[in-house]
Amino acid sequence: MPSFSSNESGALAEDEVARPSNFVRDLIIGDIQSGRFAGKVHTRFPPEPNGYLHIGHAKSICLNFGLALEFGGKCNLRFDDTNPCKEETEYVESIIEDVRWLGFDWEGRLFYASDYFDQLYEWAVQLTRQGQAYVCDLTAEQIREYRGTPSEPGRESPYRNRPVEENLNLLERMRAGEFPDGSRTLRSKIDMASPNFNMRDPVMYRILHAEHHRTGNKWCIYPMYDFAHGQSDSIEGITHSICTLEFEDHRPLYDWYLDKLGIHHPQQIEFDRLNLTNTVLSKRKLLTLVQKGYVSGWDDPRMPTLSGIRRRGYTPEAIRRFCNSIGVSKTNGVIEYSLLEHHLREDLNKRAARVMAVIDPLRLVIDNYPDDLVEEMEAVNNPEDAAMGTRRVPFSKVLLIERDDFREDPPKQYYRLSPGREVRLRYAYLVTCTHIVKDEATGEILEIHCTYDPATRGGNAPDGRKVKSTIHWVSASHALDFEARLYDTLFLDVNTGEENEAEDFTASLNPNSLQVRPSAKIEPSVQGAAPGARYQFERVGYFCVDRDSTPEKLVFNRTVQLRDTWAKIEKSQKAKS
RNA sequence: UCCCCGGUCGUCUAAUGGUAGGACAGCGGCCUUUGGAGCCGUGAAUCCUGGUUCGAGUCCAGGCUGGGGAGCCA
Repeated sequence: MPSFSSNESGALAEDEVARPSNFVRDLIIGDIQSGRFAGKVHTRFPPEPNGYLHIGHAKSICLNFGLALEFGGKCNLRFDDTNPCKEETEYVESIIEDVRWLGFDWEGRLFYASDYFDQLYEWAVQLTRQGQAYVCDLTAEQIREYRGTPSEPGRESPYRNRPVEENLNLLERMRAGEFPDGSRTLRSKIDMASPNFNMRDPVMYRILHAEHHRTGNKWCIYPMYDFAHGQSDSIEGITHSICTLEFEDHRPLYDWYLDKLGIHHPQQIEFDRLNLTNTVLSKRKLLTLVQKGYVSGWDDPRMPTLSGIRRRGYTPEAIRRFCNSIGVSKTNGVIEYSLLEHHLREDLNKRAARVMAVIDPLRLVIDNYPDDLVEEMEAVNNPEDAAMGTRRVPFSKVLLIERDDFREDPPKQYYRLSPGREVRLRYAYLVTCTHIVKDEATGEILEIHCTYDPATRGGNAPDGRKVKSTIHWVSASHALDFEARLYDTLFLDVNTGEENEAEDFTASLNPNSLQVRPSAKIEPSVQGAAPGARYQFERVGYFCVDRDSTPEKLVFNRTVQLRDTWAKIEKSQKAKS
């Protein structure tokens, strides 16, 4: 049975490399043409290993690796691990796996800011020697007070004019571990009156007697991100340091360090981070969802993490195409989730094998069909791709159909089964509903009875009569049981907005983001499907085998629904009445 | 309050002083053994006010408005 599993990332298609115009790309093209950086392009993706990657990171990954690919350059993977208190190896591993799964290759250029701790320290000494850095004994709170406010300049630290030798001595002793956490910092001597807070003598090094995930206990002072990032890019020979908007105000500081140090100076370019409707893309909020148990983990299929949407059944191709389609700018916007789903369906439609599965089964008995007869009906695996072939699906007297495919009292424009109406059973026969059996007490429909027309095998009537609808089915005695996990958006609010920090963002969590259907039925051809295998359940949606699935108990995740025209009609009918 | 960056269809984005275009979403239709897919069509935008110019979404000025910024986080 053809299907495709979760491990299909690989070479990018031709058309993925040719990108639409965006301002970052334009700037790079300008640099290539002017011969800046000798016409080279070298980017990097620099995550902090303090959480799992999400779809927002995918945008940055696709941008950085994509630009390198397009212009014959390189892209590094570098972990900005300057804060030992928040970073863990678990995150490093997941990030590596996710970038690879997305389909990108850093060709062995895997680096860590912590690789540069010695160099960074030397540079700190150099700036100190140059009189451009000093050891400050102010407490964190005092530093904040001295920093001033947006409208008033800050005040200079009383330690600002310590002699160079004293600074050098103190810095060395900070490194040697003579002082407790928080007792001193190394600061840049820039301008306490700058309207840009980043230039008001920013901290370069802090004392942190903490074990680092890579350097262990070698250091008890750690560079601030601001003192590490620009230089790390410089060391790696990065030409274009692409980062998000919130670092725009930091650029003058990075420039200052690079200039005072007299080292290679990359061009920083800031772009807008991705926002998506009906979800959250902030590490803090995602962490909260995991830690407070709102989801089952970082890879819960409802999470916007790469591990989550991978488990959900999203493909790397769809994510890449999505990222390339959303554009890159400096506008703070929100992308509608439907755009992501569009690219997903477009990809899955071409590749996913079709199969028939019934999520909410309703018995259908064909009264005039022989009791013991079983026929094998031929079904196409993918109408979009003849090469995927056909399969045989068992058909018998007692079938299971989707409960939603029958209405005792059909509304206008409802073409599916109802009393007296004839419909087609996909790849099988035309059947006409004769009567139904209900539970006397509850009124629940227990069984549909039909007659079939033996002359319509395969689905066509020799007399040329047409039916308005085709429905899917499984043979009750041949179908496999499975658990269907139906997902909806994690949040009800379209815009989960980061604005109301005081407000509890979990208030708009969708209580129905996961619905489990434990007694769904599927045709036997999927027997033995491996976790990650993707299918289209005809007329229902795209599904993939979850990693919880076992030979005894199949579990499928609904990746995304098929577009549902009837649901739309029904909705507008309800809105009118 | 001070600094920085933005503002083009519902949403995202293109137009680099010269016909405001595309995608998604919406709506209408065609086709269909998936109410899927596909195809065709359609409505829909330059924040405001001035200025420069033969010509302004684009340049200038002022305003309005959104985002970011006072971590020993990144």
